[in-house]
Amino acid sequence: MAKHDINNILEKGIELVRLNGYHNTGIRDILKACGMPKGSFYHFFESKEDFVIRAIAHFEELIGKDFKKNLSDDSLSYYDRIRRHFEIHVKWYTENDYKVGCLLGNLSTEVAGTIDPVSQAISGVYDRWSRGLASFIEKGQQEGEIIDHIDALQLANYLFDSFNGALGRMKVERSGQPLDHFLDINLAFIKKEKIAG
Amino acid sequence: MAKHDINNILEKGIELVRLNGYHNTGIRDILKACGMPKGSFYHFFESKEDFVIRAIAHFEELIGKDFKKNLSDDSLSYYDRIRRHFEIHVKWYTENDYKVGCLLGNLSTEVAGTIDPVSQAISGVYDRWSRGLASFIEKGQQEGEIIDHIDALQLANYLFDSFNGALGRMKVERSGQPLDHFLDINLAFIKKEKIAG
DNA sequence: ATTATATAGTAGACCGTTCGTTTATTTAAA
DNA sequence: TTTAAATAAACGAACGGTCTACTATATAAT
Repeated sequence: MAKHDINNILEKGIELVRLNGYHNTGIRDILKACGMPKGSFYHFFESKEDFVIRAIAHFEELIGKDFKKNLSDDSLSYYDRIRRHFEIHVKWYTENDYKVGCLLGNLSTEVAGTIDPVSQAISGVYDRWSRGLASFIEKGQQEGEIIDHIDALQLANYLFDSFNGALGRMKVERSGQPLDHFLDINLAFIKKEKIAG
Repeated sequence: MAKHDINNILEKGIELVRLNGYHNTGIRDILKACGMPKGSFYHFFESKEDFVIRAIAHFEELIGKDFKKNLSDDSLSYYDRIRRHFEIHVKWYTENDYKVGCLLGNLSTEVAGTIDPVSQAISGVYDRWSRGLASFIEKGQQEGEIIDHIDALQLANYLFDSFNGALGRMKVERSGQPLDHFLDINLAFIKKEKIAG
């Protein structure tokens, strides 16, 4: 009798939802990916919706670890830390052939308009991530390398929402170009220009 | 025996997909919205996929009309025309309680990674729209009101992708704030600052 | 130490409903 | 009458969820 690790279930489920979306990922797909019987799924989760809300929390944890790591490298300026963070994500999407989206971005578009608890879970994650990023933006503003006529939290939201928009386009074009443009346009816009002489 | 207008079917289908997404919109939902029997659906469309590709083309036509109208008002500067265009869209989403997304944005995120013909149809529309918008951006660059260190077509893509990102967030937060931020941050970034004497 | 009970997890059949599609039939137009 | 358009009904597969039976392990009682 096989036993299953809940984290493995969540992670396999996240992969599937990132690739196929929520409604196009059936419970059976997740079961197959985990080699698990259906009864076990309902032992761990109340419903498909409960599953995805738990998956969102797990995703927040996974990405949250990277987030802290990427942004805490003291050898880089604050702007360069932020850029590094997004570059690492761009690399990941490139390695996945531009077919896989961000869990939260997928769910935002697909179900946030219709399933309120999912909408609320995503909102909470975005709020915490934005605040986290904003604290680094604020330091960049204090050091004079990031524009400061716009509030740091707003700039953090600007970056997250814009990146999600770029991810959607990446999937359409099956190309990393929208992500590169994010780095070179969207991100570059928040960099303060050094006025020469 | 009722007869059905294909444009009505497409428009009702578009509404449903914008609200519920592709996989969560069944053929029956569309039939019900049109008061049409199932056999008739397959008389008009080869498959669900064929339907949505036709819906994309129809959507392009609908929005394309507004697009030309919004951007051709000679009494406004080019930048203000572009802003007017997006303001009109922001108003529409507001009137729909922030629950409805953009057809192309929804499909980009939900199926563009998995259904190639849909991905290609969307890509074509975005390409044409971006070129259309870029021609106005270019004029704004020539008049000196829009920044010109970035190619007009890239700026057009920047605006479209960013707006889609903002729409996704709007659905999560059930708020027009992300859209307002798009106008006041994303769009404002392309405006050339008048350097005071 | 042994036995009994509780708990956690597994397994898979079943349920009612829905899915997109196809086939057969009916209706309308030429 | 024939052809084209539209409809109705059936098809096979799949959906999320429920339920019953079973297994393995941990805990409690003797």
